[in-house]
Amino acid sequence: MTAQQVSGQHEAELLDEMWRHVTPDAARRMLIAAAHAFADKGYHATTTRDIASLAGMSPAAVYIHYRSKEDLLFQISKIGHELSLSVLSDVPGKDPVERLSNAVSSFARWHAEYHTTARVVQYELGALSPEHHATVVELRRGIEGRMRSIIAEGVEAGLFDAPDLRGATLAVLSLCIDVARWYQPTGKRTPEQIGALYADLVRRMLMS
Amino acid sequence: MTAQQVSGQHEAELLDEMWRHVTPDAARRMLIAAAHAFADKGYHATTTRDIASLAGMSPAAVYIHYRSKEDLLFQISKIGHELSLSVLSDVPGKDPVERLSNAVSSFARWHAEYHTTARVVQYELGALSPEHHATVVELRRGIEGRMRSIIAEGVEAGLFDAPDLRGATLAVLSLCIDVARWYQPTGKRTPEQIGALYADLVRRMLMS
DNA sequence: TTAGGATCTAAGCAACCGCTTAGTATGTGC
DNA sequence: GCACATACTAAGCGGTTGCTTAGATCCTAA
Repeated sequence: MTAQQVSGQHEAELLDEMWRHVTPDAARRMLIAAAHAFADKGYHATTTRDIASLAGMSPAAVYIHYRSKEDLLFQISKIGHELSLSVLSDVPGKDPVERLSNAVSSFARWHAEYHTTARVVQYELGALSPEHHATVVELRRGIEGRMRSIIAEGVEAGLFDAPDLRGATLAVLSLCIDVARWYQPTGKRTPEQIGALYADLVRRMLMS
Repeated sequence: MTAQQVSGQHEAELLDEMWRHVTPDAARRMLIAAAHAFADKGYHATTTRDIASLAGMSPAAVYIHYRSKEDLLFQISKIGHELSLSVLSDVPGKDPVERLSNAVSSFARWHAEYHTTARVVQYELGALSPEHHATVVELRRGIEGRMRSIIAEGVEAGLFDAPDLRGATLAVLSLCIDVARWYQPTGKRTPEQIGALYADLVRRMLMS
């Protein structure tokens, strides 16, 4: 077994872990298949036949567990947003500097490790129905709010220098999110290393 | 005329300016229509009928000037990459610090001002044919190389502290490119302000 | 044993896709 | 006036799309 195969297996395990509470089994397999296909080719370029075929089932089987192709996208987007939001909850750290480092490190690492889901989450928002889009936008507001409050703590403590708080928050989130675009499992940087590198860059970017 | 209409007209003028050397007139109108549609809905969700309709012509007229829908995407992607590459050419500045600030400021501002084209350039790479994709990847290598050499100059001069040169380059480019994803013309930050904010953040991120 | 729900497939429908064909208008050189 | 290239449109072709229908199979409980 090559290193790349090990890496591939590791990712498959991560995905299984990620969607573990989706039941029944066939529904979970279809979500995983859809997430891979959407990330690989984009939502609109993926057919329901692609998804069914990846999940090892007939095209009609999709509609036993999901209302529509868009419903599949919404489930992936919703769960994905909730997971990436949970990464920014109760971030440990004895002071704002440590808390920001941990937040950035975890958030950037998440976008590398779960880059497949993260790509769907970040780049297929526009394909959601207006109602589903609104649900997801609300989750995104939560993500921005949590990162902003971590930075704000540091500013109030006089540790960070960020005259434009919202601008700085935007830049930090943007930096982490964009990891999903360029990250490749075959690249030389591991998700942990990316998290460490980014935590350091952001610390220097904001510390006074 | 409202502020938003002025802004809209300003953007339309920028686009006309951007594609000014595309002839004949109908071919240029179609490129502009395609760029807007691709940025708005994505390449695969855009039909050739959408493009023709936006350009005020019949569906068949697309094929007078372009081989295929993918050819339209390639022209947009190629010209877009060349323009964003030219932004990083001959960056002025009396020292590496000033040069980096100018490079980041210009590059980030470009991704805000031309966010329509930039989105196509950044998010529809995968829809290109293998040959066209290779052409564009070559241009992207040039972009990365120019930013890296600017940072490297500062490191060699002892002004920047970047133990991981390629990692730092990746982060800086990533930060600027992601502006195209979140930028909204109706937002409160102008492209110039974003450029200034980002130049400052990156300077602090890299200076020793 | 068997009724009944849940889960799946084979087949196919209406709509839409990228692109082509055949033919029409327009302008230009001679 | 006429031949001819360019630029366009109306119509439509073969193939694909998301999704539905009708029916087969399986599991479970009485």
